Order: sequence, then C-alpha cells, then structure tokens
Amino acid sequence: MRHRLKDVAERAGVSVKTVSNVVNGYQHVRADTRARVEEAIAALNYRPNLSARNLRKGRTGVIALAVPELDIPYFAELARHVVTAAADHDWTVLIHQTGGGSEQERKAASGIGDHMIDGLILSPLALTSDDLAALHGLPVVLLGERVDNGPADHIMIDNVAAAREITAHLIGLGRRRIAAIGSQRTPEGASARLRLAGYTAALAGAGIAYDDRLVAPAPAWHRADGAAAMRHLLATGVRPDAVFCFNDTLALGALRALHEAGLRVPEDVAVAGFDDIEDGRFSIPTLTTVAPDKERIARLAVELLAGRLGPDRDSPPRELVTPHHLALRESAPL
Amino acid sequence: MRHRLKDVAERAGVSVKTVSNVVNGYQHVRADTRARVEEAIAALNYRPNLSARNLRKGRTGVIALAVPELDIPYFAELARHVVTAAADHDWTVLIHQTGGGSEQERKAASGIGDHMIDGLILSPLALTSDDLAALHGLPVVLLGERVDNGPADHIMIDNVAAAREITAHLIGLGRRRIAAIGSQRTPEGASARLRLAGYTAALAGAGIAYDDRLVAPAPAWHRADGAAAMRHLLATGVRPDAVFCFNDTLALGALRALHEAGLRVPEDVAVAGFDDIEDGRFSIPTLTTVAPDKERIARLAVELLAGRLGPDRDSPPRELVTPHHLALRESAPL
DNA sequence: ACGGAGAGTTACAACGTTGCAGAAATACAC
DNA sequence: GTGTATTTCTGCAACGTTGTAACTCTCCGT
Repeated sequence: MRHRLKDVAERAGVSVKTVSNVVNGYQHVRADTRARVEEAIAALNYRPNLSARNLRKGRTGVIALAVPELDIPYFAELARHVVTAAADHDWTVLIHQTGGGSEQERKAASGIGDHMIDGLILSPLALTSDDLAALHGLPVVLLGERVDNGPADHIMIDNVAAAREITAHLIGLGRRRIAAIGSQRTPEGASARLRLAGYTAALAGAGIAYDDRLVAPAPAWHRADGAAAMRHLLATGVRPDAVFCFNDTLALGALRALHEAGLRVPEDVAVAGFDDIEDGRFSIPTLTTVAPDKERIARLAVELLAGRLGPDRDSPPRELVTPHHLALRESAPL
Repeated sequence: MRHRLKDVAERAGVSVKTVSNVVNGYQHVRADTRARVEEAIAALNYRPNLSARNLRKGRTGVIALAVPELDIPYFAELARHVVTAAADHDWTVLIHQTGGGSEQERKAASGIGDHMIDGLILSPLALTSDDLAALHGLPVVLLGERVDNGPADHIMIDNVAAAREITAHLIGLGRRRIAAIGSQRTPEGASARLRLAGYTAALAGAGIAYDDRLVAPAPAWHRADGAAAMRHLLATGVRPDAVFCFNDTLALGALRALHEAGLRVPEDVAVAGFDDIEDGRFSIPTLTTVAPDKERIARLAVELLAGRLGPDRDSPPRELVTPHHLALRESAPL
C-alpha cells in the first residue's frame, strides 16, 4: 500500500538513487528518464518516508512551539502567527502545551526536543537556565521574560515601560485610586513582577502613594481569576476608580465583576488590560490595553530560529525588544 | 555532544543491544548490568533518536490534530482537551492549522500525514471523500459534519436537534421574530445548513412563519462577522426580538452590535449562541448557548484513533453522536 | 583516432535503532 | 552428572533514505 523508492525504481527501470535524484530535484537527469520516474511516482502515489529522510539528513523540518495554555487567547493568536511565519520556511509547527509547570516545560524542552524537532520556540513561565542547558544544543528562541543567564535568543517587549505607560494613561484620566490585578509572588511570575514595577513607577512619577490594598494577586491569569480579584477589591471597600489588569483575560473577568456590582465602566471605574486579544475589541465595553505586535514577535522568532539552523549557528545569543503601543478603547478612553 | 546507543554501550562495557534492552524496559537484564547501563545513560545524557526508532518501528508516537483556525476559541479549547487525552496514550499532538481551505486540508491530510504521524484527528470544513481516500490507510477520526461516504470514524453532535432546542427555548420566552445569524451557502457550510434546518424546524413546530429577511449570512464565524450581520439586520428594519447565532463568536459580535444600537439584551432582543466557549461565561451579558461536551469529544476521538492503531484496525467505520445540553444564561434566561 | 570534460547514472555505505536468532551462562529436574 | 529450561547477553540484518565516489556514455576539440 505504501511504496518506497525501491518500488518506484523498479517500475521506472532505473536505480533507487536516480529516483531519489528526481524527488530531490537534482539537475542532471535526462528528460525522458525524469518523465518515466515521475510517471511511476504518480502511479504508485509515492511519498518519501520522512523518518528515514530525517535520520539520514539529521533534520526533521519540524519546529516546536511550546506555550503554557492554548486556550488563553494570547497564546492561541501567537500560535497562529507562528504557524504562518513558519510556513514560509517550509516548516511544520508542532504545538505543545506545557501547562506552565516547570516539569512540563522541562519535558517540552528535553523530552520532545529529542530528535523530532529542529528547533524550539518556547514561551516559558517556570523554566530556569539549568533546564535550558539540558537541551544540549537544540536551538531555542524564548518569548517573554528573561531566563536568567539563558544562552538562548530571546524576544520580549518592554514590560516595565508598557505597564508604566498604560498606568500613566489611567492617571491622565484623573484617576488616583488605581488598582492592579494579577500580581504573583511565585518564581513563575516574572511578567507579573515587571508589570507591577511599571505600575509602581507610574504612580511614583505622578506623586501618588502606593497602596498595598489596591494590589490584588491572581494565581492564574484567567477570566475567573480576574473576576474573583475584582470582587475581592470591591468587598474590602477600597473603592478603586481605575484598574490595571496584567492581562486581557483578567480584565474581561474584572469587567464582569464590575458589571455585577452595578458599577459603570469607565465612568465609575476605568479598566485597562494587556495583550490586545481579539475579545477585547468586542467586549462591552471594549477594552483599553497594551498591544504588543504579535505578528512581528512570531516572525522574528521564526527568523531567529532559521538563523540558528543556518549561518548564525554559533553567533552570540540575541535579545530583541519588540515595540508595543496603547490601544485606547471604551474601558479607558482617551 | 549528542550521544548514541553505541556511546552508552562502550561506556557501560556492554553491547548496543543490551543498552537498547534497558532503554525499552526489557525484563531479562541482570540488575547490576542494568545499573551500569543506567549510570552511563545518565552520565552521557543519552536520548533515543526518535527518527531512527520510528524508521525501525514504523510508528512515530505523534498524532496530528488539524483544525481550521486555532484562535477560534472553540478549536483552542478542543485542542487543549485533545492534548490532554493524548497524553494518556503517550502521544504527542502535532497541531495543524488548515485555514479551512480545501487545499490546506488536503495538505494536512496527505502532506503532513506522510510518515511523521500515526493518525489524524481532523475537523474538516471543505474536505471531500476523495481527499480522504488519498490518505491511503492513515487512520483518521473526523470531528463535526459528515464527509459524504467517508470511510472514516466520525464524531459529531446532533446539530439539527441542538439548533431546534435552543430556538424552541427562544420561542418559549415568548419571542416570535427570531433571527438567525451565520447561514452559508458554500459547500463548506455543512454545520450552517444543519443548524439552519434545526432553526426552521423549531419555527415550524411553533407555527411561526419562516421569514427570509431574518436569516443573515456570515462568510466566516468570527466576532466581526456576527457584529456586521447584526448591524445589517437592524438596518433593514426587521426588528427581531431574538437572535440565534450559529456559534458563540458570532453571538459575541451580535451582542456588541446590539449594545452599540442601544438595545438591551435580553429585554429587547434575546441572544443565543452555540459552542459554550469560555468567553460566553464572562461576557456582558453572559451568553445562552448550546454546550457540546468538548472534553468527551476529544477523549472519544483519541480513543477511536487508539482503536484503529490497535485491535480495531479493520473494523467498520464508527459514527458517534455525543450529547449536548443548553446552557441558559443572561442573554436568554430561563 | 584520442583525450578530456561533462552529463547521466549507479553501487555502496551510512544515519541510529530494534527484531530475530542464537550463543553463553546459569538454574533446575531427575 | 547429565540433559533441559531459562535467563542474560550478543551479532547481524533491516527499516528507507541520501552523500560519496565511481562508472559509463556522449560530445567536442585537436
């Protein structure tokens, strides 16, 4: 049922290698030979065995993208862009879901990496440089926060600046009791720490005192966590007049909780998020947010990986900061 | 840097095959030999070369999941469940994005399938049975609408019944001018046709005349399409008092358009969707919808595939209808 | 006619792994 | 103590492909 080079060769009356040459587009094949071979390929519906080709070549044509959770819209959108960018290099993308645990991420790094993939684009939450070292030379591009001393290429946005800017925007609206939702103390919470730093920097810049009670932690960054954190803030009676949520799903949850509490957005409480996911453009109200250039991040990641697999094999690790902008919508308008 | 069985064998002072036996958990290996080999494996950080193993075994341990678009929440949620279910079989899931075009789906089927994957879970929009035949024996499980005469296992929900039930629910609220959003005339629109059939059946059952002007097409089923369709309905002056959207993202777009038009949901217009995506539980208002059991669909798909790779290799194709229920929320409450 | 260049084709080995058959060592039965 | 299982380990071949090197054949210039 499934045919091999040998079958094609027999049918076309040539050697196995000649068929291989035709399949790989080698130049010096006589036109009539090529035609005979192609006829045989078509007749037998021959497809190369990629495992064998990979074994021989040491390349698989597959790269992996490992993200914490696929059904967080930010990662789903990112995944779409990575798949698109990878297609330009004729790569297939193996999308892997780590669950954000260090165990799973380690497995994504070492386990999957084994020999099935040529490179890895990893959006780590919990990974340490030790885990990374265990890759033993598999080219890796990291997205998001820095892994300390990691010897890998790295793409990020300036989280502190972005958080500072959007907090400053809320201050510019005249708000003074600005809450933050999404803080995390765990080692995984690198993004949370940076965004919190931007938040406090903006407050300090405007001469507003930092109030611990206005900062709500969130174990994960899902809608439910955002809603719970918002409810908690409202219940403690610290009446914020604005909220900066560390990502958009938190913000959507917060919108929901505010709605249930009968508060108007943005009149009573302005809300800002982070990530610019599709939902935020259709939510009620639409969501003001920090918009990273996801398409560019994905493209850069694929290109860095391509470099590592090609000429830049041994060049020093690169660190790229991609631009972002504020998307000002109804929840905290201009 | 990257070691092979041979390197481990030399270090442990045994044959290559013995190392292979240890790696594969073969029983009859003396304890001290096993220990020596394991020490060597650890010391060299040996990892099997999967390409070689696959070549030898004819199995790859990778299954593919092909969906039209990853950033449609329904598919992202489904993907998460499939990844989880596949992990129980020690399978890695290669997630593939087809874009919904028949060309891409064909490629997902034939191109990717070549020898890299053991099986395919495909959520087709445009695939015909011819495309399916081109797979030449690759086990496939189809999700969603029927591919005519396809010789593959198939999991679906009863779209007609589900659409009829939720439309009947709207009728039960006393609504009489019930619009539908999402109809499609293209060959890809199988789901749309079935849901439309359920909608018309419910109207007929209640003695309500079908009004063509209340049925709005949507080229795709994104939020933007839902919003555009809703705006169109409102602009034509046919004042619906309820809308059944053929999926949740359409419904979220419709909610947005209704909000912009100053109409209250559900007081002025009740809204229902289809899919029960996470967003719908936090939107304002929360979304009444048809809830398929995505976790079960994913688990069944993986199990059917496991069967095809094992004992049920040649059993006749199975067709499974999974249950659904109505999730009644604020946009069209009980 | 002869040498040389290049086009066209081929045989062979290797990529790293595992199934098979069997050798060597050990245990067991009588 | 001999014969028979059983455990433990090994060498070889094969999975399907491609790189290397070599071979044949044609064509050209002299």
